[in-house]
Amino acid sequence: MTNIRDLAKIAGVSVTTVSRVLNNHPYVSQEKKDAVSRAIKESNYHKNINAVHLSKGRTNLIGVAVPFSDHPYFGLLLKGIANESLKNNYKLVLFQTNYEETRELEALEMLKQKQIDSLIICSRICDWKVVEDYLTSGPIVLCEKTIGDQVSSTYIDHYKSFSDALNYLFQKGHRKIGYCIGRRSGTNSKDRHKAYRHFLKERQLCYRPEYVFDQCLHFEDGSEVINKMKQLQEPPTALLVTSDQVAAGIAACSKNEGIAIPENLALVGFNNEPIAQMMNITTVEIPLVEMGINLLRQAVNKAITRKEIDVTLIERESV
Amino acid sequence: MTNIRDLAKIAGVSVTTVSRVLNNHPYVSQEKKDAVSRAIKESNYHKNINAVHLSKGRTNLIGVAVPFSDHPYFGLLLKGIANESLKNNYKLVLFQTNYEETRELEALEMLKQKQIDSLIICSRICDWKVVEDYLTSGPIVLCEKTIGDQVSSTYIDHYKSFSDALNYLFQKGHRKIGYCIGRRSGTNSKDRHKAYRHFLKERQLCYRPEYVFDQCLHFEDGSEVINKMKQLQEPPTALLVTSDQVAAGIAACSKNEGIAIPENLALVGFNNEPIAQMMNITTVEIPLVEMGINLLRQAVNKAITRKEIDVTLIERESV
DNA sequence: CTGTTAGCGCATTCAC
DNA sequence: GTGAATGCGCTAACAG
Repeated sequence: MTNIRDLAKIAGVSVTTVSRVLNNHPYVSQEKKDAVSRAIKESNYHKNINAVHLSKGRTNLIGVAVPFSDHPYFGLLLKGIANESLKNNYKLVLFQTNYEETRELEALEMLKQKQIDSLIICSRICDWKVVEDYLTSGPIVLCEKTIGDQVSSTYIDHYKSFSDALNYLFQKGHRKIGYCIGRRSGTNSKDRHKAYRHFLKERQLCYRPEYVFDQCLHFEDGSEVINKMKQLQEPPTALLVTSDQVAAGIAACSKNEGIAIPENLALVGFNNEPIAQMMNITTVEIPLVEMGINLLRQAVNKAITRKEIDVTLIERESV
Repeated sequence: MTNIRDLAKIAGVSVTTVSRVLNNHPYVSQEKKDAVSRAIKESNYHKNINAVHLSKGRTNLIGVAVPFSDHPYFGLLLKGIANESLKNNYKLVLFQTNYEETRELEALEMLKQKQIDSLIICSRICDWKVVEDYLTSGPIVLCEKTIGDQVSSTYIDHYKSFSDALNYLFQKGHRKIGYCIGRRSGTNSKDRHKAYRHFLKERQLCYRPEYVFDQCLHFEDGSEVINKMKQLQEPPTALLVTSDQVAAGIAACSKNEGIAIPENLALVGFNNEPIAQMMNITTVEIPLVEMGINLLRQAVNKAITRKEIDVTLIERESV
């Protein structure tokens, strides 16, 4: 491995000059520049980027923690993050957490050890107290409504959007409304549940735990929802489904079971994933790619900011 | 930032001893060990991993290049890779290429610059000639049948599995068989096409270009296939679909169009993605998670190996 | 068992 | 415009 010192020798200049040429600094005479360039070609030289990192104290690497990499929600988020990272000359380190706290901690540790410059947590698992310990290690960016000014965040007002969707179904005449969600913990899920309880109270409807279905993440989870619904004396007439993926699964399964949509069961999905358009599912659009872009920008900037993203109800034919 | 030298001072030992304690080397007296441990706690010390990387000449980072991160095929592959990387104490750098050559080159450059120890290319874009230039930079692992002994690979015999599936449909009485694929370029796609042409020839069936549908990657691409088929005078009676995702899309769309499956259209999917089970789609199972595990292992080991993975036809109700 | 020392490869002040 | 010198934080011979 030839290094910068060898280059200097070959080109007959100093190490500093080589470094200047390498980094496109001004104030280097054309001839020396050429000499260095020639030396680089001759010797098939390549920077050892780790030395750069050590010297600079940063890596141009940003960590992204997602529970799953095979879900459209995170896929779309990643897409935005990945595209924007390209523009900013950052690379991504992927942490697939599977919702295991250990893995999220590993990501935080890498931040502390300076292997990544900042960390984007797309769906936080560990306690806020834990995250706090890492605040000084580098920027942490979250995808949830945060309090205080210690971390940047890009988020949806899930309380409001859930309330709006519930009221929309109410106006359409539904009184037995349930919802499907990925996991019950998590800031966003809790906000949604609060909205749900509050909606029921306001509308003087009673809360039925069996109307809440969790573990709804993928297409195939839809069949489980249908199974559970079949066992209910009074099944809901409408469902809010926090991922179109699952809504599509429910729709597909309903057909087999002779449940007509929307006549027997109304569905409002979330995210406006591609599948929703194809299957004509009414959905609350969340601009995930845009969110991803903003998350990456926040991870790069030192300023701590919070940005709320608006959602839009897209009416199709499942309600 | 306190460093290893500060620790040495605080603990009253040498830098080396600190390093030994840090890395769990033997032959350090308990008392010194304790002294160092105490110093570490006191000073809230954390390794700067970049210094380690520079010193060791490697990063324990493995690059993974995938075209999309939101497709079950790559999602499952990633899952295997990610889980096995954990066991081997490697982290992953994700390169989402979107099938753009530039992005794959970036990954190769990182290999050359030693920011990643090795690179797994899940679906190669750039020419083999290009890859060859990077062979000396570090292990490169591919997901395709490779020739020679310059890179490791884990692959499916796509020629054979495609032939088998075609003959299966033939035996079921089908004579007008088409297929759907993601992209036409790529070693695997070409092998499949060869198998297709060879099958037709062997069975004395004529080749109809309009029976080959490309750009079939996601669920929603299924509707486009149906659209195109509707415009055909003699549409195929059976389709080989290289992703269950797309097969499911075709099945869903068929229902709306009054096309009965398998009566009017038989479908054989690939991968045995979760959606295939739910929608009862006959499919050629590819053990993607297992493949991912093997890919990671190959990326870690210095030995160059090639491993062929067997597939299994799972008969369900779409044929 | 322990410490001294020489790198690892590059960026960056500072002086010329 | 240019270069010498120093430091980034850690590892790993080597000597004792």
